Amino acid sequence: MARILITSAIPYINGIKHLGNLVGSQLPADLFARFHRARGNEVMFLCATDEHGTPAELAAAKAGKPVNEYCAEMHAIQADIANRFGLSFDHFGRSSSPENHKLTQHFAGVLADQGLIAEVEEEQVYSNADGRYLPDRYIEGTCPNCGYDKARGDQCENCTKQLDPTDLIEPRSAISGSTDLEVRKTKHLYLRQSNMRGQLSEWIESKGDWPVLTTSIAKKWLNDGDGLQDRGITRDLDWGVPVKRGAEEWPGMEGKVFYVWFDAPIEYIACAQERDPNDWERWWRTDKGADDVTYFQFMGKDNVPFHTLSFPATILGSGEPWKLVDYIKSFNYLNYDGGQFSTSQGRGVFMDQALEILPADYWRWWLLSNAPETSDSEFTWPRFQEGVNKDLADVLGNFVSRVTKFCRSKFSEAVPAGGSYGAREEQLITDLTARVRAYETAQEKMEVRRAAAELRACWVLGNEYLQEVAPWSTFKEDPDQAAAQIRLALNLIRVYAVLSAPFIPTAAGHMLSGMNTLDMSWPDDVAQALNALPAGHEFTVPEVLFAKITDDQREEWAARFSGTRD
RNA sequence: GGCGCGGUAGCUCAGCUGGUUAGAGCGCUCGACUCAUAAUCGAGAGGUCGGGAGUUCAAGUCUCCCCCACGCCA
Repeated sequence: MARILITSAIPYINGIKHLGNLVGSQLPADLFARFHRARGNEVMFLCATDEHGTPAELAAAKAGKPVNEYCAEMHAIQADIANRFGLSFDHFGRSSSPENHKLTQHFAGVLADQGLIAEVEEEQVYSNADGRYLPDRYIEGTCPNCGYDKARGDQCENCTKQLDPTDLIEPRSAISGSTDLEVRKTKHLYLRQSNMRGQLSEWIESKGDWPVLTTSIAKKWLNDGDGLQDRGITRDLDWGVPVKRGAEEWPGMEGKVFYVWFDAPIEYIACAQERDPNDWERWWRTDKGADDVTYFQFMGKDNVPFHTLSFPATILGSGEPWKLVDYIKSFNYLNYDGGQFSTSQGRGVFMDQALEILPADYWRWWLLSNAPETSDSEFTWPRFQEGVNKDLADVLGNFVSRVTKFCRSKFSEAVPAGGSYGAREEQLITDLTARVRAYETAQEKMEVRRAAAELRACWVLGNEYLQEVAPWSTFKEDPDQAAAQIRLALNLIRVYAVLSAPFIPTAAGHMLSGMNTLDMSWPDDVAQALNALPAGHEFTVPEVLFAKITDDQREEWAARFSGTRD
């Protein structure tokens, strides 16, 4: 039994995620986790909310709540939606947890001991009215280049010129509008990633089986310009992990917190501690049982640099025996109807809205079978309708209907006895075995679209078989023959439920309960699996598994989600 | 501007280290069936693999140049 550690990029706290976020990390990670559990492997699937930083503070202020309260509420909301989407996390943690505070401080301490932390004095803009330092992008003013009056401190959106906050004419706080700003000197910690460039480069180069997307992004950051740059890991904020050197105070760093990108990935480890303080080391410490763990990370391409460089720099730089990632599966972006999904602009379909209009399985199937693996892909309502109706309603759902209803009308709601399997049935077993093996391979390699295609091909085999042997015809001359054919077809339903569960867990559950069985054993031996339900085994005709999306619905939803949220 | 990923049938995409008549799903046309959510099954039409040059006995698959789309960064 293999031991599989899986983490999905942790979603930011300030709002409900859209379908693009979902398909880029959590959903394929869940598919992988469910598949491995179904195969009998031991899985630890972790995710959490990423809670620190300025956007969280501002969102809380906007909601009129203390930031810790706001985060607690949003965490509960995200956890609920994830649950309703069938995301089977073993634990859904919080980067603001005490465990993560302690562990983040620990890592900073050991990195400092290893000489990998530098203290750097720099200038930051302070807003007296807001009583806080302002990140560059929260400073607005007039662009010295083009005169645009809403240029941000990092870049002018009008002329795209890169700026320093001090370049702006009449700078003001984007939060309060106050012009009472001053430049203050402040000291920050930097992670000396540049010192680890050789080690990281060697490590990346050794990963020939990673997606091109993953390695190409990593190599670009390693080799571009002057090579890998050191990065600041602290900020002048209130909301975050207080800067400490292990358990000790860090002289000169009072009142500062670690920057989110530093503490967020550490939450992967802390998350396991939150789940069970006595049962996490065998997943994360190679000196305490994690040496036989294979660790997979799932994320969108925007997160690749942190997972290929920054977090590994933290792990490797610590000099301690932490489990390092073995495989990084990254995804491109899912676009929405000609443009990008956008959280800030409220553009697209968000997870809560999706569940308001259709059950999770519809979304899971379409998103996964169209996952943006090799390039960006696009969600459009006609494509969604077409894919879901054809695959789920016509090919799979209708198969279950036609088989169970035929059996009920010609025999009874029990697996019929009589007849025997012949050459055509042997052929089906051979064909299905080949497809199941191909499906397993695709799942193991995290080829998501390929896995969906192979699964669908398994469903099609059932329809082909039925069409060819035509039990509705054989029943007239040889009811025993028809009984054998339907017995096989009923068993196919159970096998389909087992195979399909990683993609569509709810519908798979309905199929199993309809077939009145708890037998979820994987069809390692297809011939044997097709005898799981013996003659006489009672079942009930399930409700229609997937109602089709009508043209009216499609148009209504397309109109409803054409603008922006709120 | 630099870099990255793409540009393959009407649509969405597969095509690993170059090798017989370039594949799938959907859509379309025709046919079969009538158990089923007007579902299913079969057959067929449809592509000078973005453009050009080159390497090779042989290129969608390698090299160079160009064009287009998208993204990232400065």
